[in-house]
Amino acid sequence: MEIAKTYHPKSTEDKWYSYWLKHGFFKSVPDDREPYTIVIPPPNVTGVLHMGHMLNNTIQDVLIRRARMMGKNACWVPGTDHASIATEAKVVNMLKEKGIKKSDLSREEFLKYAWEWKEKYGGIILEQLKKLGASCDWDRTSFTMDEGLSEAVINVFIDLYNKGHIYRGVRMVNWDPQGLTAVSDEEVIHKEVNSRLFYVRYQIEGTKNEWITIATTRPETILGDTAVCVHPEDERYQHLKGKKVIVPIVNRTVPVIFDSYIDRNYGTGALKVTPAHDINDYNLGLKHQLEVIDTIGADGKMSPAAKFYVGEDRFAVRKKIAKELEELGQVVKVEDIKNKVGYSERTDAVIEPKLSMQWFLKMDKLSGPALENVLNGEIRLIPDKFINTYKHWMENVHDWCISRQLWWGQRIPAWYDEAGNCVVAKTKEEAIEKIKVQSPKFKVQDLKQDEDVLDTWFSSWLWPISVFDGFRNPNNADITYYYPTNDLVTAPEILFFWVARMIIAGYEYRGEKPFSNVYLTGIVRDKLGRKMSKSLGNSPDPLELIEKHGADGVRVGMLLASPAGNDLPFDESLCEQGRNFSNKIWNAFRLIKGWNVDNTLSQPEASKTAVEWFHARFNEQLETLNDHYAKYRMSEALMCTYKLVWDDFCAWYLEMIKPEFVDGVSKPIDKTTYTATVLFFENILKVLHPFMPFITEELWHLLNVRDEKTCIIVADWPKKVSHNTSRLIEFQVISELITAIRNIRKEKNISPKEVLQLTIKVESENASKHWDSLVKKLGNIGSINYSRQKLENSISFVVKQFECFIPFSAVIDLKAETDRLQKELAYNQGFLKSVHSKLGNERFVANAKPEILQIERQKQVDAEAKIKMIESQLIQLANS
RNA sequence: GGGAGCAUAGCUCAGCUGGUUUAGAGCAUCUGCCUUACAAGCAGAGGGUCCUUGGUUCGAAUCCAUGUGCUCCCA
Repeated sequence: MEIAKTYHPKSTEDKWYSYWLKHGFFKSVPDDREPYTIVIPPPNVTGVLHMGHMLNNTIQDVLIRRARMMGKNACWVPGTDHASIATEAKVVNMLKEKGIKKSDLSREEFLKYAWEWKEKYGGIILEQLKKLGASCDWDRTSFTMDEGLSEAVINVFIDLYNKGHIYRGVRMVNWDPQGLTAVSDEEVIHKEVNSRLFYVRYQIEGTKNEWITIATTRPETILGDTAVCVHPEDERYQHLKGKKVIVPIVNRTVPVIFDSYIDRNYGTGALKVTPAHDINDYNLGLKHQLEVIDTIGADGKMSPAAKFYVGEDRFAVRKKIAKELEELGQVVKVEDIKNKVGYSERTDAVIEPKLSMQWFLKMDKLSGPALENVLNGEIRLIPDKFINTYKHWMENVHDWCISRQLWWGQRIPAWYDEAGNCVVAKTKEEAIEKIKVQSPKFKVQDLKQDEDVLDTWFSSWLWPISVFDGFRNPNNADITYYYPTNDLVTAPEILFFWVARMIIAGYEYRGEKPFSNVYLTGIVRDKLGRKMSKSLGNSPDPLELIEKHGADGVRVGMLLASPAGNDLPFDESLCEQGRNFSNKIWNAFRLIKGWNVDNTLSQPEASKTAVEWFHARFNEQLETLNDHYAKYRMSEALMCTYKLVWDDFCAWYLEMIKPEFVDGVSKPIDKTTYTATVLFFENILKVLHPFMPFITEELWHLLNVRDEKTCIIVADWPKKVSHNTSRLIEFQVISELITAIRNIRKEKNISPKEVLQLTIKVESENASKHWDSLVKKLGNIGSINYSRQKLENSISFVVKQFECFIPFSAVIDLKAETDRLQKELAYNQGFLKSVHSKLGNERFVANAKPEILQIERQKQVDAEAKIKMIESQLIQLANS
């Protein structure tokens, strides 16, 4: 069979993915094995795969595949969330293109369109994950608006309401005038922008020409001013105690209030107070019992309460009012400044602080166990540097605004009568029963349900429980088996509004954590350090990357530079490196597969040594690799595997055992070595599998004929077996020796094909010859002599404590050789000096631990010996 | 304004409770090779004021303080 010279991922990826699906390898049902569970952070149903998903899901797949190979019952639950704001926006746009206005539709009609949209496009991102190789149990795919999950949301709302954790209240919320909804603090992005700071003077009431100057970036809010505030200790304004001022344009008389909240150095130290349109002003208003005038409507236009410019947009009005104030002579000066303005994460509209009636969840009591169990290590954050941030947030937690002025989502189960009485109940019927008790005179047929839906996070915080139907059916087999889940892989950005809340829900509803470890990935950035985003257009299309470099190559590329919690400066060359690695593995396979096995051949000495060494090396590295996994050091686990495969297996081991070529034909290989090598290669494939599932499955089957269920995806993870560790230490010397020989060939321009003779100076002539055959093979050495004498007329070099000689066979460059030795001498002398200075220090000798002292003494002896050797070589060179 | 984190080779990062060398890896760079698995490769090489300045210590990339620069979170 002809094997292609390079690896072509395309021909294998789809084949194996459908094979795995067909044989149900991703499926999990409870049994008596230990479970290993991950719930996917549900991507937005509107989403398409971006680099962040790629990183995140690659890590989850690596973890789940390794757990599966470790013999655990691995279950990765996939799904999507309904993303109320984003989805509703998509549907509204789609309708707009069809010429339909949302306002012309009933709620039911709109939802019908929304569900149609979801059915059509909602699965795209999950299909894309399959291309990446994600081994999710697709039969368990969940959606936050599935019947069971929705019911859980409603039941939890009612339960928390009954427990007194949910209340309705007027609050200053972050209003998105474009999305026409309140958004949470976490969904507001503060950006630095260029603004103009207007200094506007207000006349003091009852004076002809006395003024106070305030500074504002939002002159349009002047219409809603109900006070001017100054610092109680500000010398400039002491005379204004008890006075009133006149707000320009509206000519309203408002009090001057005094509060130490004021920053005396900002602007003029006098602040206009607009309680309806600024959170700080609102709080001042509460404290000083100020009137609240809501001058900006839900759509961002001036409301009738503003009296002026009614119906005009807030930004247009800003310009007009600035002009009008100018004309009135009220503007003292205008400064260009930079300030931070909040934008909606979803619509990018400027957030308008707005008073409105919303539903809130009290967080103070509920969050207790969630804080405690992260601090005491019951739930681990990886890396743990995020504990500080988590702690800070949980200790200063705000109540959670859970209502959204949308239709797409779970409708709030609250019902109102005409008088505005409110009851919370699952159905209208239950609500009627309740309200009869509350206000007996009421006509029940007029009961209206709350128009708003719940925040999407109010669904996804229940995810680790609701995907296993743990609310409706709290003792079912799935939830008892899979919960608590093991690892959660997510981005630090949603540590609070998702992770923390899941922990809260976990303790509230299961009395137990939802997961044991939270692995926080970095943010994928471009070369310039900018976050990859659709709006910047700086994100490569993940599917194109897969097309170009193969899914395995992209997975390797993503993981190469992503230690936990660190940002990942993504560069396509990383995927190229991954692709090259695939090719390397492919070619190692080609080499092995190309050999003819001769059963009559006995195993050469060199191969025997090689097999023993690689066996030891593999087991040593396996232990390191397992340790990296245990510490969630994914990049390092990959790099460890990468070097084991490329350096140890391909560059060293295969070269050691490779049969000779004679007359253009490879000689056959002996059976013992071949069998050992195939086993090694299988183990190599196994440790590679979590990172590179496709190529490993392909080679697994090309290497041997297997029955249809014997796949690498379910193969056993290699177990560590005992090995000869002293061979590993010896090999360090041997590899250095071989490198030194190659170096000499290179420096002296000696062809690799020319056979050299090697002499090693030893104390005793019966030194171990264990490695001789290997050194001969890899160094192309004819014979190795062990001698107590130096070899005259030779090139000499030092490897560890051994002095080695190769007879002159060609003209050598005396000067270059002298320079090289001088350099080495200088290094060793410098080194010896540093050792001497330690040992010469009485206090070091007195204070250092004995083993440290021993090491330093050994260093001294070694360095002195080495210096002596080099010096004598230099003398010899000078004389020749 | 408050809090947190980071700073080590051109880039991305290791370097754990101070002492295993005068600090490592991958990529990139440079030199030489198309040597029958692989040029998506092989064999080598160069490259560091461990951000600054102090301090603790016999000994500091590592601990402490200060300054500088960057990032994130909260307001």
